[in-house]
Amino acid sequence: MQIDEATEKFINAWGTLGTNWGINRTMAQIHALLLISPEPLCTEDIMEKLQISRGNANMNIRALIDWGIANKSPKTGERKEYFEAEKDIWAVSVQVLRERRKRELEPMLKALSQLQEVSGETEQVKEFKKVTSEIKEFAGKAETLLDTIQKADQNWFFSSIIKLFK
Amino acid sequence: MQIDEATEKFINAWGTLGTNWGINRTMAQIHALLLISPEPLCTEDIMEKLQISRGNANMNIRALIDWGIANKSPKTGERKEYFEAEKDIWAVSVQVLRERRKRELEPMLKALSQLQEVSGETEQVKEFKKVTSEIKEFAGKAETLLDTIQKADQNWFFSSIIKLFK
DNA sequence: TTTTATTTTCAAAAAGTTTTGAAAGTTCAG
DNA sequence: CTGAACTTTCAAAACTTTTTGAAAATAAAA
Repeated sequence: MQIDEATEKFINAWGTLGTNWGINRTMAQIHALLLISPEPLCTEDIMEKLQISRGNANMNIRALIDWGIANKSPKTGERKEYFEAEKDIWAVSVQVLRERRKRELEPMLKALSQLQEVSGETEQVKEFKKVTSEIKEFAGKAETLLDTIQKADQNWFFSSIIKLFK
Repeated sequence: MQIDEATEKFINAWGTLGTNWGINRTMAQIHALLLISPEPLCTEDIMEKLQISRGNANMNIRALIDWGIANKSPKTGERKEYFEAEKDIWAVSVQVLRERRKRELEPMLKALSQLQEVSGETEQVKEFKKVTSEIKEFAGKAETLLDTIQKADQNWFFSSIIKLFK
């Protein structure tokens, strides 16, 4: 297989995966392009290779930086901005988990806390309290897991898991 | 707080969380409604409580069953179908992970395998091979982790994690 | 068999999301 | 300063996904 064909397929696969992880298609495609590029790229490069508009490129590059999975990579003597991706997949995953925790788990826990003092003693109220408190407890454990993952490094984490598995 | 208000808030929070997990809004809302209901509900009940159309209700109830997080719960002597949700949040999470693995991780691994034999010795090709093989390796470890989770039960899993954490 | 209750389907409408591109904004060399 | 190079913004257009509701299909009762 030729590199151009492989590149295209990889960018598409990564784009599809991204949409399932709260990262939009273009954003994930830009990330894919940067991942496999040996050198940082500028906005023009990205626009050209992915055939997208300047606005779209700019917006999604900034979203990647915002998520902490790409950086500016200034070239001395060049005025244009160049970008590179975080290439360590473990680091990317941890960063995505961290963002999602912030955007999803935390608001959910906050909402649940506000629901603790429902008044009443009906079946309905009992079931409500039971379910919501179980979810809260579970979410707390999930937070602990995420903490562990964030503090761990890849090898330590997976080798521990594999030991558990035996 | 009154139960009706709390119910509404909970359904909305669960709906929002769902959209971030590949589960659409209505689907997650129906799940939320079933979660806190002491009794199984029928399509009419769901339509009425969530103010949605019959088609929408039917479609998403079936999607929940398809994902394995709700079931039919026949009432003897009743012709209508009643539904209940899986209420154990750990079981729900494992089931959602299992579905997502099937829908995301597996296609990605398949795509990556096809990209292994790129021809060429340029920097670009070297970088491509390096990145894709790292991703493949990582995805393999993630599969092992998912296997562990699927085979574990909640207490065993979290208590192991907490031990690791110390 | 016919009637009635219930579920399923699906084309069209509504809602939501992403993309474009031109104009406005910023920065910096001359 | 001024003007060129570059970046950002945002309203409108394109695209995607979800929802509706009426009609068709199915299943049970009479």
